[in-house]
Amino acid sequence: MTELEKGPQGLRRGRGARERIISASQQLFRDQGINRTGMDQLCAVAQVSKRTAYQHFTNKDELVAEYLRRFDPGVTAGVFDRTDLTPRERLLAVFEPPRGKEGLTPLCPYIAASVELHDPEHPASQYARDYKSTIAARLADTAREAGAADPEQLGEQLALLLDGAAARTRVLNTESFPTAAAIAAVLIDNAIPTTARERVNTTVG
Amino acid sequence: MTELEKGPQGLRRGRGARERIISASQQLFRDQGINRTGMDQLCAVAQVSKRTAYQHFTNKDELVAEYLRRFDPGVTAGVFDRTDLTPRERLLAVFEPPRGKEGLTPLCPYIAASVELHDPEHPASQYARDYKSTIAARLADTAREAGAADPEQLGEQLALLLDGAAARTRVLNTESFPTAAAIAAVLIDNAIPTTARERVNTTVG
DNA sequence: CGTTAGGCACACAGCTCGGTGTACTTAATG
DNA sequence: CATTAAGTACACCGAGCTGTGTGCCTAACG
Repeated sequence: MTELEKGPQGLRRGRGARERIISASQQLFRDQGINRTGMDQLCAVAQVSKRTAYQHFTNKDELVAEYLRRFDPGVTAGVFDRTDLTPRERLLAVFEPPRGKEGLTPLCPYIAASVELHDPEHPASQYARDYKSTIAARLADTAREAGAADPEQLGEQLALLLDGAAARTRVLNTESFPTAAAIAAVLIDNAIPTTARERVNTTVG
Repeated sequence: MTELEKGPQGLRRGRGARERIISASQQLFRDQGINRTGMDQLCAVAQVSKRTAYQHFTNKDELVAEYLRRFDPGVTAGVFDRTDLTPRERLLAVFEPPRGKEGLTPLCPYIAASVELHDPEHPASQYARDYKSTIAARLADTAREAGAADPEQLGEQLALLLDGAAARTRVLNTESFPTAAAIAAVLIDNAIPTTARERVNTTVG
């Protein structure tokens, strides 16, 4: 433990290089964007030598893809597993903004990557596509559970609302998730036949 | 007219430099993104010398701002002035995708600029904000005309749908405006009291 | 015809970026 | 202790970027 923190010159932080790189990319890509974050700065923040970084990731592109893959293992996704909520409540809870500590909801990194990279063939863009499809599918599953007449349609609609809120929050610099939530409430109530809704209400409340 | 097309060496296209620069930026910034388009390439496409470009625009930033300002003086905006449609039809017509010749609707350049520039203080980002507010306001006006109970809310909601469709089309590489249009129809019918709706229907049809 | 504003070619400065080469040091494992 | 995997320091390359400096040209206008 003598020299765990610092070596004779500079950083010297030891074995966890890869994790530090990824966690630095989480911070920097989100705060500054991908294109505006150079590998030099990223390595400095990660306290990792550039050489090491390029032994873990052959490209910056590959790092970007891994950054997306390792993003958020359970913020939005976690809502779907909450058993304390009815399916309908779960669908609405998705629109509670992730709230980055304070201030506005940061732009969904999948949208940001797609726009910044500007290449649908980029591995990160492909992953973004997959992720968005997955979210829509999970929304559809929950919609089905809630008794929606056309669950796939409702899932796609709610996904669109999420993306709209994210994009609009970024452009306007104003929180837009409440607006999306209001729309979601309307859509959900419109999609669930009264019979099913009443059944749930009597079951839960 | 002898040497209007070409001079002794290279380009030599004459007086309309500024317009050519802007129109080249329309094409390139849309197709490649702002950050991935260098001034060299832009000048080559515009058939303008770099020196001339920098005499018209002190910065690339300033050019980007002007590019947004000069964008689309009437595609989406034009719908609002169509007197052959009822207010309700106008609100729905906004969701007819601009359809870039063929293929997907290109990402709204205001969103693209906000994300790419990544600086809310950038003049282009500020203009994007203004533009989005204006669109929402015009939607609200039309909503009021259509007899909506809460026109401002409906305007903001429809604006969110537009942005969601734009963002999602880009990320998924799949046209999302029809989904947005479907939501819009629900919201509009939900926001307009039956009395007002019937009045319009009997008047028009 | 002469003036001049607008445009041109071209080289280049200065910077940042992604990525590599080399030789060294440390920490864990057997 | 010896080996080896992981990391480090630092210089460097080539490319691309924004932005200038300089001198020349020519089309339009009075």
